[in-house]
Amino acid sequence: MNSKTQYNTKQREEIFKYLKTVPGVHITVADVCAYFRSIGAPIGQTTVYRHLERLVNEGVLQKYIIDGNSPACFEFKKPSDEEDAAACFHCKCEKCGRLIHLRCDELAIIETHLAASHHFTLNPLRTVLYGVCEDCRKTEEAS
Amino acid sequence: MNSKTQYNTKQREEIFKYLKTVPGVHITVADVCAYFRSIGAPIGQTTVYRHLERLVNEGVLQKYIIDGNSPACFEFKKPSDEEDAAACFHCKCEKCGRLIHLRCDELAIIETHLAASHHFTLNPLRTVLYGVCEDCRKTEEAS
DNA sequence: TTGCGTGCAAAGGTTTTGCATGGCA
DNA sequence: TGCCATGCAAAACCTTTGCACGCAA
Repeated sequence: MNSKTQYNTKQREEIFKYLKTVPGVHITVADVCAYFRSIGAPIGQTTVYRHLERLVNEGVLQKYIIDGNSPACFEFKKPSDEEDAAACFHCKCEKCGRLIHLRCDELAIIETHLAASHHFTLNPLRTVLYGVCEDCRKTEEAS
Repeated sequence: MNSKTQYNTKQREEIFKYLKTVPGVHITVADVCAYFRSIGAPIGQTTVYRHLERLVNEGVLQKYIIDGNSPACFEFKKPSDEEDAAACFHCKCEKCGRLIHLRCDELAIIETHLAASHHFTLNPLRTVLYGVCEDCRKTEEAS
């Protein structure tokens, strides 16, 4: 799949190094650009887009599309996450916009069920569950 | 909630009437515009956007954001769908892009589980499950 | 007559593409 | 030297907003 040769450029290395410092955190292309600008070594946004896309294809990075208008979120996957990935889900609160990590084996059941009964191979890494978080639900009830 | 007065305009009625002819089908704003253009009675896209948004708020229409770059999908909800809505999920194939309806009570379990164990109120109407459909998986295996 | 509805045009925001330049191997 | 990488600028794309005009009640 990766038949194309690829050089080890400074930018590629720097981006990768930065991502490793923020595992499990959701960042956007703009965040990455802002970081490198802040340390006085700006990287063009086109380059950032291209590298993040490549890293997603390489399976090192996970991409989440939260909603149509806001920018896409990326998240660095630690190697140790590999086995837990199937049981890790993301929940997005429609009220406050918070993105919640959910580590739950029970949820893995639906993956099995989808495969067995519906012949659909779920990709939990790409899937975002929408709903309302605890805090917002309380606020809602209070009003 | 709907304190604002609203007129019964020709466009509003026509859009609503059209949507009722395609229940359970995923359509985009562009689709709606194209349809009315094709029958020689074009409706401005701004108007379509506004009406679809209103219908979503009224609970008549369901909006799905499939991925960041492609346009949002809308789907007309038949009144009879109301009770089934909680058990209706959408699956998006990452390979062929197909959007699949899934009517399954088993899946409703995760809704209960999320609420009970994680205090997260799932919105199944907004949630899209990503993965690979049967046909594409077969093709993958064959190669 | 009042004020919402309409739709053209333009803006807004994210992502992609064109292209000349730069840097790795 | 050859070829990929870079990054500025501009395009492409979906969606929202401004505004003047139209139309329902």
